[in-house]
Amino acid sequence: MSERTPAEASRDIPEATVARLPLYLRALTALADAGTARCSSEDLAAAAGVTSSKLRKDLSYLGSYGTRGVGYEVEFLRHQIAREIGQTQDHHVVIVGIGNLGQALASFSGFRSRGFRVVALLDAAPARQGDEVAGLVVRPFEDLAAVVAEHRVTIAVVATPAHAAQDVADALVAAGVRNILNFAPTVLSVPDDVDVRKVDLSIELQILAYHEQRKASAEVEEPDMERGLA
Amino acid sequence: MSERTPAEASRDIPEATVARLPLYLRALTALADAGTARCSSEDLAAAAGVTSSKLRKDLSYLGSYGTRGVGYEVEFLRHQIAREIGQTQDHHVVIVGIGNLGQALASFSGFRSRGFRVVALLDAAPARQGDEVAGLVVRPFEDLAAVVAEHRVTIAVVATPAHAAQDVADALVAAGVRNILNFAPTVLSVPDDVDVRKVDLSIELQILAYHEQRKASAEVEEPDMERGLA
DNA sequence: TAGATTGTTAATCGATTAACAATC
DNA sequence: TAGATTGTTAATCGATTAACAATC
Repeated sequence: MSERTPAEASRDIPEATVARLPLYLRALTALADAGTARCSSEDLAAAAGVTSSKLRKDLSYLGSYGTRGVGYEVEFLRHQIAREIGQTQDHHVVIVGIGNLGQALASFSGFRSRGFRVVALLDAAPARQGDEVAGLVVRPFEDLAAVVAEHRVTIAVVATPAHAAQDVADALVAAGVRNILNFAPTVLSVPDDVDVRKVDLSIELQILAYHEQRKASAEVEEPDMERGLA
Repeated sequence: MSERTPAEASRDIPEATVARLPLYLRALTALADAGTARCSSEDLAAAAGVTSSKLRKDLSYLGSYGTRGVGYEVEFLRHQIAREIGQTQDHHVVIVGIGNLGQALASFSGFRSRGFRVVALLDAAPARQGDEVAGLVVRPFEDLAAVVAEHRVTIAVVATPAHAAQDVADALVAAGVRNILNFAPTVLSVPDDVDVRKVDLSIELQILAYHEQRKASAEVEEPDMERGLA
């Protein structure tokens, strides 16, 4: 491992913390919008839905941006976190697979407001090409390399059927895209330097179903909490 | 804690394992479809995208369903996992908020094939009520309690704007729904016996953006991997 | 100063991993 | 039996939590 200059040191931040930083950013934005200038770790933790202990531990990886006995300046902390997670610059996104889900993602306003610009929609089906979705024309999948190069795409969203996803991923990697958000219910093989995050809707429901089953059977066994061990 | 009968013992399975069981189930289904009758932990792990060590550890929480020196019977193991996660029965789902995302979720075929039946679509906006989406008519949100009772709904999907999500969650809890999949970018407060899983599309992109930023700056610092420490 | 709240420490907990004895 | 592969153990790693010294 080579050393880093102190400026961009940003010592290794644990993955669990990285995953929560956007949550804090959102809570801070809400506080700022509400006109709050300063908050305690307790306030911010409540707004983000975590414990204050966890929040302070997370923030400690970024630096020392609060004031003991006082709290955090909302706008200042917001800016520090935004910088840390690269929110200060725009990211160009391509969506591949413009079915129901792809269309919904293309229309999703939450991306734009967080610095993500959807620059192209691609689909392999000629029937969909030429359609206009969310102000963009659906282009042939073959345009991928050109689109990536032209718009400096850094993130791709895969919303194709499972059987097409690996081929799409291979093409994305070949085109130089190293960050993929995968909605296709399949495992993608990619080189080590490519990050894949997976959103699997069925699996989320299956996890809930597992918990529901346990709750239901617990109720049958203990119809009355007062009963004790009889 | 009360004791459980051995039959439904299902000793506490770690959450991380629960989250992977659907992955194994999917991999086993694919193997069965391909006509494979038996597989090793190595085979199955590869198909599910995990290490064989992790797979065996996970399966050990369910019981001892393999044969040393031989491997696992695909169909038998598939059935055991399906039973464990409650896949053997249907779950009734209501979707609240029928915008772009809600429509896409309503049309998503992956739910149905895994035992999830979307029984109703609800939206507070009169303009959407009466629309037909994926073969269902969009009903007023006020119908919630009636729908839950009538169809024995156990899982709700919230796809409303953030500002409406907490009110929707409160109504769901009041109606007796104890499992919520939340797509609204907001923290939901619910009682302890209610499970909420969150899918946050912007946050997924933000996490990727963080990693992208680190990759990009690493390249600037080390333009040539061969250069060494100079 | 006294009261408040951060940043950090140390303990605990849960998840992952590698190795191998059990056993087909 | 010899070879293969599971199921389990023990070590390691990473994340969470509670407590409190530092300090505004």
